[in-house]
This record gives sequence, C-alpha cells and structure tokens, in this order.
Amino acid sequence: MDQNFYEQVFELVRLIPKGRVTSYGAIAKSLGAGRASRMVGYAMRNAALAHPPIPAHRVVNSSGLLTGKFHFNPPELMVELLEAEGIVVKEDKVQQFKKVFWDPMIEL
DNA sequence: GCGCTGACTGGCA
DNA sequence: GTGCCAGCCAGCG
Repeated sequence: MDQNFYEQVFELVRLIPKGRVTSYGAIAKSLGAGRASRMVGYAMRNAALAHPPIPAHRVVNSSGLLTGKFHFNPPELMVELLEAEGIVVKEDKVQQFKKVFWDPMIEL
C-alpha cells in the first residue's frame, strides 16, 4: 500500500464498468481491509466533493440496497444514473444484483 | 484521551 | 426476506 486508502477506493470505483455495480465490502476486501467496509462508505462521502467525480452510484451495500442514495443531491440522482446505465432499480434496491455485480477481486 | 456516529458486513433467529 | 447484535476503523466534539 503506497497510496492512501481513499485514493485506492476512488480508483477502484472509477474502474467499475458502466452498467455494473459493486459492494463496499468487495472494495474493502480487494484493498486488503475486509473489515473496513465502513471506511469505504466514509470515503465515498468525499467522493461527492472529489475531483475528478466518482461514480459513487455504482457502489451499493452487500444486499444491492442503495444505502447511500440519501447522500446524493438530489437523492433520486443515484437511481437516475443507475437506470441510465441499464441497471434496474426498484424500491432503492438493485434488481438482478448478481448479474450486474462487479467483483474487483475477480475482474482485476 | 474518551465516547459517539456512520454511504457496512456477516451470522443467527 | 426481515430484524437484531457485535465487530471494525476513521473522523469529530
């Protein structure tokens, strides 16, 4: 780890292919901080202010639930972006989560 | 230095 | 599928 944890989180999130999503835990694990999933979420908080912009809408929790959509501006933006990429979202949950799930451990 | 909070997770009922 | 609990680590008052 020669870079900061946040930097790695941001980079990994940027690598998420369009139309795919991943979970905080998957990101944390791929960075070697399997139990630091909360830190990933905390990092995403900076994502909104980060430059260049981070596609934080592609990051959801292990259940495919859009737990962080409330932090968007406006909150419904997250769903809008996801659906715009072909991801089906209903009731703040990613449908066919297994299909659109992108595992950084496998893909990288 | 201490305690609470949080964009979480996995296990169990 | 849903709900509760304990573990984790960084930031903030």
